[in-house]
Order: sequence, then C-alpha cells, then structure tokens
Amino acid sequence: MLSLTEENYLKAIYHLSDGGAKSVLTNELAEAMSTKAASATDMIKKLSAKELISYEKYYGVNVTAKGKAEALAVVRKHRLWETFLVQKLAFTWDEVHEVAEQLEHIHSPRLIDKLDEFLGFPKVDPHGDPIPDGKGKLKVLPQVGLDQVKAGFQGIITAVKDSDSNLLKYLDKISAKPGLKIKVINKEEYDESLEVLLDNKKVFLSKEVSKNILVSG
Amino acid sequence: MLSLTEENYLKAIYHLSDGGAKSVLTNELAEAMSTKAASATDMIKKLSAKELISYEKYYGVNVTAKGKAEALAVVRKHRLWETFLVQKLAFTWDEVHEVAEQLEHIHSPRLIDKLDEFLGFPKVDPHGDPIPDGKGKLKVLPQVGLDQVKAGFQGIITAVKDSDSNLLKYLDKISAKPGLKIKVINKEEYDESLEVLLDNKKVFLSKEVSKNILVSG
DNA sequence: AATATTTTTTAGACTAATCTAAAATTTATA
DNA sequence: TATAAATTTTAGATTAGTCTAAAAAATATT
Repeated sequence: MLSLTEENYLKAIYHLSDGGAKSVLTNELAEAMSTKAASATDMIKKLSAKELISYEKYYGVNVTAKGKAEALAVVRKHRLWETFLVQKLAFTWDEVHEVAEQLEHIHSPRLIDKLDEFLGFPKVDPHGDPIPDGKGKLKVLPQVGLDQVKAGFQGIITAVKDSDSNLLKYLDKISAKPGLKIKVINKEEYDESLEVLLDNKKVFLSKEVSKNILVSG
Repeated sequence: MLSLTEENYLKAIYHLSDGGAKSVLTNELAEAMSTKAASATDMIKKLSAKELISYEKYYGVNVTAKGKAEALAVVRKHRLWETFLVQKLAFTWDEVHEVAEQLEHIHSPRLIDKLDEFLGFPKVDPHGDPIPDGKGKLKVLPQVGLDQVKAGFQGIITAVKDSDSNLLKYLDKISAKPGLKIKVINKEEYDESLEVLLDNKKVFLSKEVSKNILVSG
C-alpha cells in the first residue's frame, strides 16, 4: 500500500502530466510539492521502483498504467468528498479543497462506493471536474479556457480551476458556476479582458480570471 | 498540532485510564498499541513534554486536563463518524470501527461541527457510547455490565462494548442493540450464563457475551 | 533481608522522508 | 564548440517512530 506521501507525489505527477499526456520534470514536481529537487528525486526513485512511474535520469517522469490507475483512485476520492462537503454539509466551494486533501487518503473501498451511492453517483464535482468511476474511467469533457474564445462566443461554463481559494470566492461572488450560460459580448484587444453576459447579468472579466473559467460551445 | 501517532497513543491512554480515572502502565500501553515497551516509553516522554500526560518514571502515566480535552476531541470525531457511517451510509456496526479509526484523524473543526449538525446532534453512537459535545463535555450514563445484575433484573440496553467485530456480529444476530428492553429470567450459578428476554424473544447468553452488554435499570 | 523475577528505561540501530552541499549532466550562450 | 548556467542527482546528515539488547529499578519470593 502507498504511504500518504507517495500518494500525494503520485497525484501531483498525474496532474502535472495532464493525466499522463506529457512527462514531468523533477523541479516542477518539487515545486508542486513545496519541497526540494533532491527530495523529489528520492521519491521518484521509490515510485519508479514500484512501477507507478517510468523514469529516465535527467529527463523527467511519466505515469505508468498502474500509476495512472492509482492516481485516478485518489482523484475519485477527492472529488467525491468535495461533492459530499458541498452537497450534504453545506460547505462553500472555496472551503472544500484542504479538507478533501485529507479525506482522499482514507483507505476503504467500501466507504467510497457507499459514499458514491449516497451522493447519487455524481458525474462531476462542485468545480465541474469529472469524477472517475469505480473502474477508474474518467470522462474528459471537450472544454476550453474562456480566454481562448472570440467575441460572440456562446456556451456554458463546464468547470472552473480550483487552484486558489480567493479565485473561487470571487467566482462565487459573480456567480460563475458550472452549468450556467455565458456569452462573450466584447473582448478588449489590449489586455484581453472580456465583457460577458453571465446568468443574464453583464460582468467584466480580466484575463487573469477568464483563463480559469472553462467553457464548452 | 499532534501527529497521527501521538493522537493514537493519547487516545489509548485516555481509554485505558477509564477517561482519566486511573493511571496507565507502560506495558499496558505498549500492548494496546501493539508495540514494544521501549517505543511506549519514547512516546510517553514526548506526550509528557507537551504536557498532555503527567509521568513519573516506573509508575505509569495520567492524562492532564489538556490531554483529556485533546483525547475527547478525537473520541468525538470517532463517534460522530461511526454514526455517519451507520445512519447515512448503511454500514453495519461491526464494519465501522476501522474506517472511523482513520476518519477520526481528519483535522477540520468546521467539518466536525457540520457533520454533527448533519446528523442531528446525536447523543450516542451506534454502540450506545456517548458523543462528547463541541466543548468536550461527555455525559457518562449510569450503566453496568449485564454480567453484574441478578435474576429478575429489568432494564434497557444502553451500550455494547465495541472492541471486537465478531462479538458485534453476534450481538447483531440476536439483535442486542442499545435502546432495547431486556429482562433476566434466570441466571445459572455454575457458569453465570443467563436466560434473558430480549425484544420479547428468549435468548441464552454466556458470561463471555453478557459482560459486553451494558444495561441501566 | 537477600535474591530472583518482572517491569521499565536507556543506548544504539534502522527506515521513511526530508534537508544542504557538492558532483554530475544537460542546456544555453558567447 | 568551448564555456557558462541551469538542472538533476548523489552523498551525507536530521527527525519521527520503531526495534533489540542491555542496564536500572521495582516487585515478588524464598
């Protein structure tokens, strides 16, 4: 069984690699884990010995099929717990992340399946991120950052990046939630800021914000 | 903040001391933690330095007021999670203990207060054990082991000892649950086995079992 | 009361995860 | 392309929690 630390490193590698699409450098990983490169190298060797990642010295790491499955199991737990916290315990979405970071490490397959059932088998978490199913299948939605679309775009918000609690508070304030309709009225060339219609209200968004809102046309 | 290991040792000391009523010997503690006396001594020194227990070399340890408060916070979390698992996720009471052992170490005051509210501020857990309130107050019920009462006794089951999963499965089979009425019809002098009326059904109980059923008259 | 037994503590070693400093390797630049 | 700069790895040390073996102290027994 993986230690808590191993699980956290593996999850970080999984996310940094965009779900296994690209390889991850030692320094990136060290920064993501708020640790030093030497520590990352040590852990890389451990995970590599367990065949959860493949590793070529000096050229970064990739998750193996086995590693991806383990990482997805953790992601599944994280997102189910976030859903529980918001839906059942009335947490706001900016509060859930750090608690879910702890809850995701509880080991009990029975618990997570029961929780899934209790929540009604949700497909996405409160940020709009897809929840892997019990077999580790992840449905990736076709979506794009709101900073990538042109003036005139119409669609719905599919997800928001959940990296920063202050961002989430702001998104909550302007009620930019997954599921809502959004239309780009105007795009300012100079700073790429947007004027959008969100839930029938006119809102101005800086690029700093719009790149964290994911939409589907 | 306490480490997971420190929390587990402190909780063990709290339980072994009957909630602070008596002192705990190094060997008792080592056995409860499935470890060696030398390890227990090391941890005793650490907890003592943090003033969670008081310690006189060779004569065992006692929890301090501070230590008792910390231990009760862990007990509160454990029992609330057990209640959640049984009431909301349909776990049977023999399954909950080991999962609750993990969940009790999640650090988030907000989480536990929300959970308490979600569960409707329960007073006791599924085994009948009282749940400390948010201020660390524990209501101890006047109760006695069923092996201590005389033939003719009538009362209700207030709790069952939750030490052993097989015992709990057996108690579940004969439906000896907290809250049920119980009457002792006859007590066999030789082996102290009992013939009881439980939920209007006649059942025979060995002393091995009866001592794990707590009743109030 | 002297000795044997049991319990507890100390001393020293081991593993996991971390660190700093130095060495090795790759990448960038002049 | 030789050298400088950046990145990565290695080497050796540190901390938390554990262990075994030996020493110290308390308790039990003759």
